[in-house]
Amino acid sequence: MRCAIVDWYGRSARDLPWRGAGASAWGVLVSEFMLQQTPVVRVLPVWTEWMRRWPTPADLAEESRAEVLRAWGRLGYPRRALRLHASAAAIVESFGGEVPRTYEELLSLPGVGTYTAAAVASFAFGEREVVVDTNIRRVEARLVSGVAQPAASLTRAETDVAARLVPEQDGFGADSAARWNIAVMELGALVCTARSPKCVECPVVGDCAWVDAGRPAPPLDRPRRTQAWHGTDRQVRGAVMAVLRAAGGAADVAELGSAGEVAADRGVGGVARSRLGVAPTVVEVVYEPLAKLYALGAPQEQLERAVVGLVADGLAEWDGAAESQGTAEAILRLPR
DNA sequence: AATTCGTGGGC
DNA sequence: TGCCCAAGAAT
Repeated sequence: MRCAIVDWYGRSARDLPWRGAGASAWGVLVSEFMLQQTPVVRVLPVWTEWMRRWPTPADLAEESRAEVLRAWGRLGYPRRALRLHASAAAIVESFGGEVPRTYEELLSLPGVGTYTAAAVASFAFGEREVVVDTNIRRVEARLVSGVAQPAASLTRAETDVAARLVPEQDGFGADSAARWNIAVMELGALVCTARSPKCVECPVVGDCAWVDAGRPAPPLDRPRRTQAWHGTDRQVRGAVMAVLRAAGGAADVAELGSAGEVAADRGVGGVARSRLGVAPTVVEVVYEPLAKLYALGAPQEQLERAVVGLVADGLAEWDGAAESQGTAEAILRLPR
């Protein structure tokens, strides 16, 4: 059964630039950051340009956060870009500029959790690690457990199943564990998909507990996993970040002005002003176009919350250079 | 354990 | 159109 999946991978795997002998461990790590909750097709062009600009961790570590966030573009979850940047700095600081090899060392990096640590150890270094991502969870839920979907959150039982399936090193050829991990993941991505699985193309359809059971449907009453989007703070954060990315390099008043113009053209941007009091910072955001666009009940408060959140997360910062007499107009920009 | 955090394509 | 989903991590 495992051989059938590995053989299928040999025939059917996508040719992705972060796979294979040509890819560096850094390239693998970058790809894993970008692929967190983001589809491959959207990652490809950004990864390529990223590796051209910053071919080593040291190259990225020397870059400004603002430029890193711009290069991240519209991949989503921009905090991942900051964490990748911080990981690059940690790799330089603690590991001599080389991506560490072990699961524990990788796990110590910011933005690297259990999945990414195992994935990089496995895919970049060939270590025998138990990789469990959303694809692998779904494949094994069907193949082994006979249910349409895995549990809402990763369970011990799932990890045990995955661990049992990972072959010993050289169990069926060199790098057996890594090949198994990537093969199951690819099977989930291309064949054993969340919606409309292509069982007719599946190399192990004859061994599948879910197929044997007649492909039972998932429970109907499963809770919503996706947050509403329209009109949320999150949507506003995204709109503000888009404005800030569109701004030029280091922010000064002139550049913010250009950002405001760009935003006005699109109908979604604007100039944010803050009133910096003694403490805590009270941010008054003035932005009528955004309010009208989203037709929000309390748009100004919402924009204020979004901006404060972005600053708290290090995705934006205030330039208080114009501050005087306890009150100032400040410029919001990407962080240095 | 449940939430929060972007974005865009497919159905 | 609205909803679901995509190589998760941090809290």
